[in-house]
Amino acid sequence: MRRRSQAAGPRRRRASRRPGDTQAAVLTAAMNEFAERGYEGARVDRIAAGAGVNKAMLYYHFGSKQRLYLAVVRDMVGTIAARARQIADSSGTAQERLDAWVGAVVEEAAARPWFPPIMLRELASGARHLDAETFGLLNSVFGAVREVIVHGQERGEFRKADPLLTYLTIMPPILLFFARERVRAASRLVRGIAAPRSRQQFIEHMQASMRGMLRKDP
Amino acid sequence: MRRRSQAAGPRRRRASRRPGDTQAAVLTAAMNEFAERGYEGARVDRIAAGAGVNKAMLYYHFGSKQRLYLAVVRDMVGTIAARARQIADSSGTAQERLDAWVGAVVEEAAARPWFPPIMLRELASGARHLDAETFGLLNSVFGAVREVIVHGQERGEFRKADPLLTYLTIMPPILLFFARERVRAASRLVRGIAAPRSRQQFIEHMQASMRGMLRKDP
DNA sequence: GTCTATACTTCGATAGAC
DNA sequence: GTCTATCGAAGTATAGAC
Repeated sequence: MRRRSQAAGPRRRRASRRPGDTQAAVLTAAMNEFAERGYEGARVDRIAAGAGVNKAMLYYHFGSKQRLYLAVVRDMVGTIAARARQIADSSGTAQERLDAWVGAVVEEAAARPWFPPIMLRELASGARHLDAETFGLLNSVFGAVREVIVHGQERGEFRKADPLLTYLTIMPPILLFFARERVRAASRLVRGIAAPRSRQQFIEHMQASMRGMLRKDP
Repeated sequence: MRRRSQAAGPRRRRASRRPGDTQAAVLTAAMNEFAERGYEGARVDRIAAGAGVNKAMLYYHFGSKQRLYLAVVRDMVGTIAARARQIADSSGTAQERLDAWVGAVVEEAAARPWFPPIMLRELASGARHLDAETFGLLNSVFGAVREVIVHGQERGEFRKADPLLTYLTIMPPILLFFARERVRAASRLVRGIAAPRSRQQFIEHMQASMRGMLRKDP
């Protein structure tokens, strides 16, 4: 008979949290839950339990599951968008900035393991759970990368590849690479061929691949 | 008061279906629903309504939502795996076979619009809903592509790039490219930069990118 | 701000007549 | 094989005491 509606285990008596701590704890728990199960599969009960707070408290702070989800996604996308903007505006060759961009995304994805799964699901669902603002933020990421690619083409660094298709060739592998670690962990069946690759190995592979993809002179 | 538990609209009196028709109709409706909403977001009621069959009938034929989902995924992955095997065993240079492989996946993804979203979600969730058999089928796809890449490297056609990372650089863009059409349709906000790209344009981009990625002599 | 208890809804699944 | 009616579990959200 498992009918405990809140957190499992003996309730530890917390010294009362400082304001802001609660919201941060809920956000962290929500990121994990949404990454693990997706929006529809995520359970508010589990998020509350994971954050060590009461479910009513969660609603007091965030209003609804939907708004909590948006808070999570906006935090992720906002960070990525800011770094994209910063890199697009920096100096250096287009190639250097593209390399920096890949490094930055990999870094953020490694620091926030929930980012790749959530983004993949959101793209697979046609951005169903996003509002216009968050969607715009997402597009601004492409806008920044596009600037770098076009600039490189104008300066003769890159061949004339379609910027959107190029973006669609760079971003998805990064998302899938990090999502894949979970797939590997989910199965004991795969051996050898799916041995782990290091983050550094991956970055170097992506940078080398981009160089090849965009090099002029066939 | 919306409390019709089954199909919406006036029930058309069907001439009794021939055996097999019902299962096919349910499978098609299930593919759409799972692609649109994901496993957790999919509703058995909607699948039954979409197939024009009774929910009890659906359970009679498939037993559970889980088994219905597996039937859908196995059908997709089985097709892809068979074509991958066939291409790996065919004659031609490694480059030609890689090109053929990309063409085949694009073709299957275009013919089965539900394939990319479902695969993306499954990867994002760590293959949570798959059984061992289906998971093995999925891995055999990589196995076939890997053979082609390694063969190309041994014959000196390709540079010595990691086959797994190379696979992870080719497959994800294809999945995302087709999932992206739904994202674009979901928003009226994006103009210009996200104008549609044709399937043929995409195939050529991918093939050119692969050539660049795997070319020797920097 | 915090917590318990519960209202209200939806969903997967099945019983049982035909 | 087919259908109607419904069950029981699980889910989001809230009321109301403190």
